[in-house]
Amino acid sequence: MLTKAQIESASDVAARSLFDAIVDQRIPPGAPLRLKELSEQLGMSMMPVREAIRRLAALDLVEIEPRRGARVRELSLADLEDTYFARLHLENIAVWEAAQNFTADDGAQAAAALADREAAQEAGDRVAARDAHERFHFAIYEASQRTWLIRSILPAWRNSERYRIGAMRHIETQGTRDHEHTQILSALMRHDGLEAVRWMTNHLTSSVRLSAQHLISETGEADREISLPKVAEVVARFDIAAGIPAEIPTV
Amino acid sequence: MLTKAQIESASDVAARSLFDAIVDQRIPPGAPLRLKELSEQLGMSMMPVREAIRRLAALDLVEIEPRRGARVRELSLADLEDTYFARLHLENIAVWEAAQNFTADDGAQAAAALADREAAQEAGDRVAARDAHERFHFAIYEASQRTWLIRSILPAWRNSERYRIGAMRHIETQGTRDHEHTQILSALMRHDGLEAVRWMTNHLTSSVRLSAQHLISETGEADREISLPKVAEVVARFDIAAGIPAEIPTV
DNA sequence: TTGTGGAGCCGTTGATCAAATGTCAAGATC
DNA sequence: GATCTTGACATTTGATCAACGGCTCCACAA
Repeated sequence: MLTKAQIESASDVAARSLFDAIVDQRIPPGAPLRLKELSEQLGMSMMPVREAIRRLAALDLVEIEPRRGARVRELSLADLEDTYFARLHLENIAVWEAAQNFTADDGAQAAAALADREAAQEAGDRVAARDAHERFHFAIYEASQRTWLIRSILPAWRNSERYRIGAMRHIETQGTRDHEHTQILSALMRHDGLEAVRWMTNHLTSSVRLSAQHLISETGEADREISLPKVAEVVARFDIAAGIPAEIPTV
Repeated sequence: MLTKAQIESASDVAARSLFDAIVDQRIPPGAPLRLKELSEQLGMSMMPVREAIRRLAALDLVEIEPRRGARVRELSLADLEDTYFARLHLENIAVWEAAQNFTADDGAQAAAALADREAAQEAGDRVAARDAHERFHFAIYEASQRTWLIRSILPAWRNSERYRIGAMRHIETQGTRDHEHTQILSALMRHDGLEAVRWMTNHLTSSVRLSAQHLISETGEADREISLPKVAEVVARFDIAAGIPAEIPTV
């Protein structure tokens, strides 16, 4: 069986290239995105590049000033904190919902993505590893079958990649990450929503800590405690929600 | 003090016109969006229209098939349910967070939007009323100061407008809606997060019920119970979260 | 039922228009 | 005389336009 031949439009190529370049900081925060310059580098006209920039702006990775062009959004501890606040809430809801109706097929897809990720990691292919990582997480979220919730997750996810990639490049904590991934997946396969939420929260919390450390070391921004919901608090929410009997009358 | 002269680009005009037309069903669900046709109607070339369509596609109001053009997404009970599931979770989190640091200025802005809405309603200006309604809700959400969370809300919000506008056009339940709005606002001014969440949940729950009724009556889709979190369940989550002492150790 | 031709439409291009900024010299101010 | 302000001009860059090329779909014929 052949998969449908995916023809990639010029603007698809541009969007992907720009996203990679921004995440890898080949285009650093604050840098202007000149249409002419980029279109020459990518070997296409200005319009597909323009469209790609608008797409990234829809994800809020770049800022557009009318008639003045676009520039890459700056990174900051406040933005990092804000991003992970959203991710903690949104992705835990998705995980919680996913636990209810997690199928063997969902599990297989997630496991395959995890395997791809490790293979790419071995091969030193960072882009492929990042791609597989995203596939793993979203395979889980899609099991929730809450389409609009999943759509809401993507912008914050993509933004967090900007912080995560740099932080993960050097530091060797891959073992811990892999373990967290496996624990989330196995909890879901057991339909144990609470345990899945617990591990997801740990996963995100440790991610944000590493990212913050890295950011502080790079920019010299003042070190401070990041204010995020505590693991126990997050877990407690879902715990109590599960205990509410259905027959409680709505107000 | 003069506010900066806001020049509206051609694609801004196109995006707004198209959004209004889709919400009002002047362009019905499933209808194709032909670049040439629209550009002639709007008196501009195809390119700004094309960009406007891509913007609406980013909000998932229209679907783009490569080389085949765009069409307005169909409405369905499942999509409505899904949309409000996301809204219930996301907007309640925002309201809860807003309650903590709600300022008098936040209150003033929200109250002004409410007043605008009633004035527009009197004048029979549906577009202005819709606009003011959106300003009211987002004035509240912005008080949470959780930027990425707020951004995540917008797509689902805009999608729900497609269902809500039709449902609200004929039915006269404006009194109830106004009361709910006022209650949400006054709870926030008292920093009573739990009460604000309770009223917000009621507000959304009654919205989705009306929208579902209207949709069923229009499309003849089979009537069925919509599955959404119960008010008590939603409220309980925040109730318990508030009770978790900060010193509980993170896992 | 299957292959072919033509019409319609989107994606892309290169050119044009217009806004915004930088430059620089003349004049005002101290 | 040195410094700052002002205004015209040139340059850069984004926004828009009109036309081309290629893909998709439908009708029609074998």
